[in-house]
Amino acid sequence: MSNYLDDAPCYLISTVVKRSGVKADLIRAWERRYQAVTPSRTDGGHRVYSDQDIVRLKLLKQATTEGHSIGQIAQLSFDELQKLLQPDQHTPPSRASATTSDHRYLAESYIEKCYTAMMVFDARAIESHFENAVVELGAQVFMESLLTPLLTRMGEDWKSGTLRPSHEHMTTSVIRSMVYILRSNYTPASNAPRLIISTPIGQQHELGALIAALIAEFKGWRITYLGPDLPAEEIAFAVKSSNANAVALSITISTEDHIIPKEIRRLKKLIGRDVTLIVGGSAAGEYKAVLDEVGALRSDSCDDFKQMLDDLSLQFQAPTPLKILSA
Amino acid sequence: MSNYLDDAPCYLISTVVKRSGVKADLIRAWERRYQAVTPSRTDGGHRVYSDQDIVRLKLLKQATTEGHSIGQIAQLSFDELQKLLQPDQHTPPSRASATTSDHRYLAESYIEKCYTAMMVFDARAIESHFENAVVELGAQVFMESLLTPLLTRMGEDWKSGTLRPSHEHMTTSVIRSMVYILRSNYTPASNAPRLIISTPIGQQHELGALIAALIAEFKGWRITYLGPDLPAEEIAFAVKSSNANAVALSITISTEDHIIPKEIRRLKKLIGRDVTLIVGGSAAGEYKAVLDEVGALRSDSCDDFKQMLDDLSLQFQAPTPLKILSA
DNA sequence: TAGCTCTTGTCAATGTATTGTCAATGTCGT
DNA sequence: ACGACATTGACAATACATTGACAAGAGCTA
Repeated sequence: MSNYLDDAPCYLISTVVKRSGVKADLIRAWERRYQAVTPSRTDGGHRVYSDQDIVRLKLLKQATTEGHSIGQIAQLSFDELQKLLQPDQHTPPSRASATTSDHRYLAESYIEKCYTAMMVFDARAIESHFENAVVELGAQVFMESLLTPLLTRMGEDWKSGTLRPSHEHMTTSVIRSMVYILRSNYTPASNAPRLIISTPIGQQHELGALIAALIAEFKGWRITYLGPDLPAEEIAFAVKSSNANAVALSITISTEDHIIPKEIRRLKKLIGRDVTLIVGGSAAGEYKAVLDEVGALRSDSCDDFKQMLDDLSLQFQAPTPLKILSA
Repeated sequence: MSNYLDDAPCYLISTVVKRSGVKADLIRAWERRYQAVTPSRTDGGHRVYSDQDIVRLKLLKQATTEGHSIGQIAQLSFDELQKLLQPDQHTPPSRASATTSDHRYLAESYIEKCYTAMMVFDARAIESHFENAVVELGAQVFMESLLTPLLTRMGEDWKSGTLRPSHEHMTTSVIRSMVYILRSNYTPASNAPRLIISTPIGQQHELGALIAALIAEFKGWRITYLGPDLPAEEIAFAVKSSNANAVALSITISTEDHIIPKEIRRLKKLIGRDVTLIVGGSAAGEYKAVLDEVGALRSDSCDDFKQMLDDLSLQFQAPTPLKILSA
């Protein structure tokens, strides 16, 4: 039918265990009892799995944890399995307010679902899961207990090679879309401080910047999100044009060259001392020297960033005394 | 209403309980006493239900809670049950449609507003203009009379240097968000063909790809939007993992080097001949030679692309004999 | 209205089926 | 040779089926 001259199936069972999350004994049991997957063999008899097999196992695992019987679904086709996991027609029982531990549990189950959907590139499903989660958890908890852990996990899997660039690309584009939904409930005051968000040139991972944008939205700032990978001039130009009060940059990968420090120096010079520069992200620590040199703020965590925003809010909004939460 | 072409009974009673809301003992009692449902059995004797059975049980449950006696309605057909529950219901769709010239005029005024907002980096304003326009013009007209011209104009100004990268970045991120809004009304069929959308490596402008995604959504395809700038392996991996039927690439800038032709050849080889490759965008014409060589389709315009999608739809949906509209 | 029957939802007791896990033993690959 | 893998068989914990029973109502009759 199809000529698989390409990446021939080449994963040993230990790899499959790591990627699919199904234990080795169980994988073999599923094969023995229901022919759930039919890996080829080496000359010596070791099982050899393909990418599709891994995806299939991930789907099966998700389906079983949702209560389906493995014996009944083991032989379903890829499409049928995916349909089984579609988060569409669903009658969620009326729910009283959940506790924190409930939240955590719910968030974890959502993370699993999202991960499974991500592996089969089902953007729709990810969106649906996100939507449901936002409704069920609330935007704040959604971000803290679902989105942040999810991205952390993605970062780890990225480093370990489990995750491919295409996964990250797709998930990024889904989350970008969601930013709109999440923040549409928050209408910042017309005198709220303005923040420009981007990543320096060479930094193409924008998930951290997106999170920052969401946090700042929740804090009531007026955000202009520029997307990733911009030179200092462009960022500075946007600052001037929009009369922004601050710039937030996300740096997640440390490069050996001196581009980043150079960009930061240039940017700071261009925007002037009246505009605050904040730098965050998992690799921001590497550039501590430059940041101190130019007087930029460095945020180590989400909470850190929130605190900074609050402090800056006071500073920039000083003319208008704060009357927040007086509704 | 119900396109249950797939009648693979695969639900054990616990699943049915969760989905229908009827307790297990009661389901069995209804079967024993009135043959309300007649599930098939596994070799071991466990009941196995289909989607129809679940729907039927839901209907029965609702009917009984409304006072009907189970003994009287248990044997009714699906249609009779539905009639029982919905005495009458009608939605008068009254819509005063504007003329085409109205549309064009409106769209132009919106384009002006958006351009102004873009120049001062007011993302919020662009969004609200877009939102208003979508409501006023409808999603289809919005895309054709507003979005496409706007992007065309942006492309021209980009070349002439009036527009800066930061403008394009911000507008891109706003439009990406809008994709979500626009398509949230469209729910593709579960057996719709799948399309992967991206741009080849080196092509960082994704507006064309976004438009393509929107068009394909409206045509009822299931879209996985990967974002821009991906190597052939990654795109191919997404194709394999998602079982996609086709790939659409947008190429807007012609580069002198031979990267693009090389990538296209590699991609085609990796995805195989069963997966269709479509290439569009303002610079697609430059690569006619390669596209013909590998048997890829080339689309010159939006209408062209639409036509292609329609043709391919027929081809890919062929295996499932079309019984649409046979309610 | 008391008494009777029929309907219907629920439950308990007992046995079978399914399924995740593990141990013992042998083989493969580097 | 050692770690990773395969095979087989077994076991315990759930989940399911069957049967029979029971109680709360509803409807009917005297």
